[in-house]
Amino acid sequence: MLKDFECREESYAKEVLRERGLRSTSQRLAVIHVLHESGRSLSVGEIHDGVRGILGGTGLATIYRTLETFESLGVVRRLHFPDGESGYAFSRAGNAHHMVCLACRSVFDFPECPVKNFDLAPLERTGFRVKDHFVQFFGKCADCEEVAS
Amino acid sequence: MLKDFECREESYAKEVLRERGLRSTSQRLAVIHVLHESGRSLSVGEIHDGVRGILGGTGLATIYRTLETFESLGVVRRLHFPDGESGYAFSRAGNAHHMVCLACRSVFDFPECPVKNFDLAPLERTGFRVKDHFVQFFGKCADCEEVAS
DNA sequence: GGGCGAATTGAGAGATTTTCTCATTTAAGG
DNA sequence: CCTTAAATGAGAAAATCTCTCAATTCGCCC
Repeated sequence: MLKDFECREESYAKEVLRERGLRSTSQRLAVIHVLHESGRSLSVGEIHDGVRGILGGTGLATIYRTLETFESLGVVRRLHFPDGESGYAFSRAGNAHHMVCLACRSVFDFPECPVKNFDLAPLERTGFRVKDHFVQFFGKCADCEEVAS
Repeated sequence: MLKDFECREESYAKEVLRERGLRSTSQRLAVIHVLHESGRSLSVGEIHDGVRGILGGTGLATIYRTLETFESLGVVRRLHFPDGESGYAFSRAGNAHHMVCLACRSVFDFPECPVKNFDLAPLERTGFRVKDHFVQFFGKCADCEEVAS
């Protein structure tokens, strides 16, 4: 059923799943499909609706489990918004950071990492050992900027 | 009652509240007190418990409302952890970013902004207009690093 | 292609978290 | 003090997330 929709992102997800000995179920692929197709950050409810639109009755618990699985694999990322909301977005390998439009929640890749060339030495001198970081940019995408003006 | 505990952070919070025409209630000051005293990122439940320890029966709704208010004032920030949890931390003026210990959730100020000197031009060339950003560092504080080794 | 075993899912109950309402209380200025 | 509007408390209600376990499905092997 999903054959017609299969895209590079789904193949990529399948590959990652296989590497970890996890199964490529239609539910999991549908989640990737919905996320990638939208190009936006989606709430759990939106993803659930989207998946049900493709597969029919899919359990909400499956959506939660799938998102958790994919997030641990780095295929999906959870984003947090200033208003307290959060959503999930597809994430290509190597793109740890994202730009998100505050108006339409479109997500854009952000290949360059601002922290990469940042001097952490002064911080680590305090004894704190930095292991990871989280960076997210907020703004307006070209379309939304245009509408507003 | 809170007089004995009053510290610079509470005075600062009072000041910010007054500037905005908001009231300095004992509940609001207790939230600041609990957050600052702990030096950690605290969950809503932990803050609620802490405030009740100072004031007695305080409504949970008040804690939520207070955190929302302070966050909008920039006095408190919500932090998100890789495990999906989130917490709130006191934030001095001008410190938009934080380092958080993954073990004990201690929060350290992070005065220098990695994004400040980052060249956004290549990104904005796509039409995306960056308006804000969110940066958080994760790691191990000196104490926890020591325990682990 | 069929069968096996283990991973995954569905459904709904249950737990947890967050919001809402409105009567009561309280801060702050006169 | 007094007044008035802001803020709180209490608990119901809504929303969100988790759990359980029987049923299903994937991936592997023949």
